Amino acid sequence: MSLDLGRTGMPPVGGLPTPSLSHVMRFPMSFNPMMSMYNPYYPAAQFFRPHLNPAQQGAHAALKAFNQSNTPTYISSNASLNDTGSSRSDNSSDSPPHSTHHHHLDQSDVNSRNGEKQCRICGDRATGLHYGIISCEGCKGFFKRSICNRRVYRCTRDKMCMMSRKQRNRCQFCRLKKCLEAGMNRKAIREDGMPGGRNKSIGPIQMSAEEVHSVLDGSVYNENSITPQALPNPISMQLPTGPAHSSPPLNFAPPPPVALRIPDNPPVSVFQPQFMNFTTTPVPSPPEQKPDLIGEIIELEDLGNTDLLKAHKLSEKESLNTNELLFILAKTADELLKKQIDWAKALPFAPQISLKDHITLLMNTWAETMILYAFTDLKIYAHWKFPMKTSISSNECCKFTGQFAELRLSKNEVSIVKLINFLNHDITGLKDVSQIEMLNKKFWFLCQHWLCERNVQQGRFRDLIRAIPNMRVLAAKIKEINDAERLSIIFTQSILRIRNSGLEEIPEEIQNV
Amino acid sequence: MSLDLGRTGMPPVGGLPTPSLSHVMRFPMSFNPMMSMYNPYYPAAQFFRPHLNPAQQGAHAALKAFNQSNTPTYISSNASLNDTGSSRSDNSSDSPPHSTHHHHLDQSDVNSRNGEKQCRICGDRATGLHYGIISCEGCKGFFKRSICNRRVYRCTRDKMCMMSRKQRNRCQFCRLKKCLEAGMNRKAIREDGMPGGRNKSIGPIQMSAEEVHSVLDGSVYNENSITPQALPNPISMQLPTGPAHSSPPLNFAPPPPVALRIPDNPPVSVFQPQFMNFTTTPVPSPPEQKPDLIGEIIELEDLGNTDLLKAHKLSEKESLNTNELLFILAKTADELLKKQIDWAKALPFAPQISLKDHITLLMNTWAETMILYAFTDLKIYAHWKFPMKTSISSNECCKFTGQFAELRLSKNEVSIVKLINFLNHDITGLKDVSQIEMLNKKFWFLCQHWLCERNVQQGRFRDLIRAIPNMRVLAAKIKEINDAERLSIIFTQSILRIRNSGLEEIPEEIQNV
DNA sequence: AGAGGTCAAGGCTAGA
DNA sequence: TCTAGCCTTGACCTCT
Repeated sequence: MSLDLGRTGMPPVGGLPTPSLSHVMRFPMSFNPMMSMYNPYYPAAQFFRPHLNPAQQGAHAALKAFNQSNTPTYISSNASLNDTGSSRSDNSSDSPPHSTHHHHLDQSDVNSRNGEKQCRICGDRATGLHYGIISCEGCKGFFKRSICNRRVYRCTRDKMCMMSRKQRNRCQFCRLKKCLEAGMNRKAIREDGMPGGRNKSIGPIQMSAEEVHSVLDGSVYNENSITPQALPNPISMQLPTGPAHSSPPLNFAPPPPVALRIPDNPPVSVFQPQFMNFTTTPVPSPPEQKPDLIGEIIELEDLGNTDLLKAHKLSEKESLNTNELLFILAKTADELLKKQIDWAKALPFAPQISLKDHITLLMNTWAETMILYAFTDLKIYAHWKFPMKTSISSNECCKFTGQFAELRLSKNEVSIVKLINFLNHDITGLKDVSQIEMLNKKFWFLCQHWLCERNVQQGRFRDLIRAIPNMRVLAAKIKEINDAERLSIIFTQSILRIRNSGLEEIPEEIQNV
Repeated sequence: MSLDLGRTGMPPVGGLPTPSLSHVMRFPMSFNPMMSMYNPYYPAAQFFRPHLNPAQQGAHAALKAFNQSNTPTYISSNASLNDTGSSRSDNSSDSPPHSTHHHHLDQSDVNSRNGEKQCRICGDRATGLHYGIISCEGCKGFFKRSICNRRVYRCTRDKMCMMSRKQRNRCQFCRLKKCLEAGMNRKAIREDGMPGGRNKSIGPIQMSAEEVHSVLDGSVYNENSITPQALPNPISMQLPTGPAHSSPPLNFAPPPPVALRIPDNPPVSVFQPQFMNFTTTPVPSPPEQKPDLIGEIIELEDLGNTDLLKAHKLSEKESLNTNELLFILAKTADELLKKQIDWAKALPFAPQISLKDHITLLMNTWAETMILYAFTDLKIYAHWKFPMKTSISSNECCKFTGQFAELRLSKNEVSIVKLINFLNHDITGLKDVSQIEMLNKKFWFLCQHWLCERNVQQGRFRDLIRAIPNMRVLAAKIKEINDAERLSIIFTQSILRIRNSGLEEIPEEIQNV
């Protein structure tokens, strides 16, 4: 179906993939089957394995279990009549290990119901540790090929494809994604290509979403790569000549002579007509901006202390009573706001804006920022339900959890969205609208360019921008409701996020806030 | 071209004008072309490594010769321009190594005068061992297609047609015959269709004349198949020719709905139009399906963890208070839903459906699925009554408990009902109704056929289908009532089911929830 | 034990 | 339609 082929992994161009959920509303959110649709639940669940301890104890423990329960019988190739040598029993043919619910790494993960070891990526029979994690021969080879050949794949669906033995070959993008998320370590691939020996102290690695993304989109190969060689212009078409590039390190295949970017959809000028008439003004001019403004702004993100709740040592307590909780929420809100103000003040163009406009912008955009923070790390908590008592319809919320979960914003991208949202010249009350508008356009372009330079997937910027209107709608609603509720909404999200990064026990009351 | 085929009397006799459903299984492969052409590290020249795998020496002496005689020069890559595989020299383009078929292996077969490896069937450049013998890509693919699709060809001449690169396509019958005589091994075709890996101890096979014949006339497919004799298709229309064939081995394409056995006399061309006429019958499309789609879908049932309540350790408690119970119910509901969502996402045709429609289907059918789950295992609980307080009349409920109890759906049948119900094109809000309708028809047919193959009682499929409308009515009612009640209805059923499958003690309060 | 390598499986998709 | 060349894959292999 050509339709399918044309579809990219990103949200359908026509708008959000969110259908009207009005009829869902009748159900308690906890039963909303929609939720998990946006939620990679399982695929993402691997993110949240308890942290493998620094000393890779997790890996060793898993390995230990692997060895202990290993059955030496390897393949009973007694092909019967029409057996073709398929070595695995049928019953294990297509059942991913983590298919239903996320759970934590423990022995049961390692051993499937029939006593075999399961690949952490696809659930197939594992053959040991490969690149740091227990995996099968298929995923091992796939990872090796993908990294060595610097492949850049594309998901034609929602980047949440299921992985199982039968399905793993349906989406290379998601397979590689899951490899990376599961902790496969690129460093275990040897530059010299020498087999054998032992990879000392190379265990699994937990990559940030951003890092994962940089591998998936190939940008990791451009920067500080082991091989300093530059890739050919990724968009340039196939070089008719063969290996024109400099020699890669041994065993690293030279990048394919054809564009990394898949000719999936025509090289659309994505930003042209349909989208906010933005580039009707042809891109101004090659941005000869000496300083990396965007990079500078992104760095601002590190200004404050990010581990807000952690800072309050919430993690040290087994449970909190309501008062403690509210206190922490209030403190956290304060700090988030303070951080936001600091950020705005530190923006490189801040001196150009009048104080009044600066404040106006800040006052009118902080809610979006909070939402952004709250929802961004929701990767696995898209299933989280808004409390039913809020005046915000769960429909709207779904839209956001879904959209943001799907976007999987990297840290850099959060900064970009935040920045573009901040420069909102539509805000009433601005003294110098044209100035803000100018800044907006400028940074719109700069951000776009910045992403391009980093080899980010085509259309990514557009997707980021598209998230903003909805974010503003939700922010407007949030501004309308009373404080307690706002607290409840925003900080339940935050808490879940924090919880994800370490907390095991959250009092149940929070979940029902 | 088709004219040629007609003239030479070669239309696949047993074959149908089968619409290729390959797109169902198609997955986005990488788009990196020519890896081997440009990449010195990944040359297709793997054939030409001095290294020989000892494990295969015994089985494949021919391979040894193949390798030994190899000239290291591979692909004078001048072949790039507009030549597709013309690296073969022209002078060998139409000179079979042996003017007539029927001869046995010897070294001279392996090497042509110009030092290339020759296909044992047609003399074309061989690309290695395929299905046990040295052969070219063309004969490899031809053999694969012929066996997988259970082709039955006819020779319009004397069954002694010459095979050469140029002539090989003139007579499919003789080509397949030569493949078999040369020793191509059907067992090297994998049942599960998984690529990669190695076939252990599957080498060439020397078939007797009778065996060769049984493949050529399709009769092999009738014997020694895993499933017993198949019944004629009960619902699909009266096949003009009699008995359908027996079921194929696992994962092989279901045989075409028309008889394989061809009367030897009639002129071949006659068949084509007849097929066309035939397909005007309700049966939507001939099930020329490489993989066993239905089997695959049924396997999806194992995706998640079924022991839901057990997982929550309900069994460890002697009794539960109401809160605990509600908690468990909620958890269970979540997991059931998750399972259902996973199921829907994992459906083999999922990639074809737009996300929006996929969600729409899911939203509109989950209730039925829950009912299905809840009632299915009610075999022994047909006497169970709905709580009287529900707004659903116990009358209606009885109808269902009764109907389902009577049906005594097997696990496989539950999958089928679920699938057919899922593909409900009557749902309003579908973007591409016709697509869903097409899928519905297709799977309606496939399911029907699948049951037939498995010797299921005549009319069984009809009975399954008949249960769906009532199920939908009940689902609609369930959607109307309030949450608590829905919980009560659905999960009391589920609990009873779980209980049935292991739990001994369920607090009585549950039964009266 | 776990790197890398092998090479026939199957898949994809032009072109006829 | 079918063909066949190119590509990816993965069970088994060797090497350290």
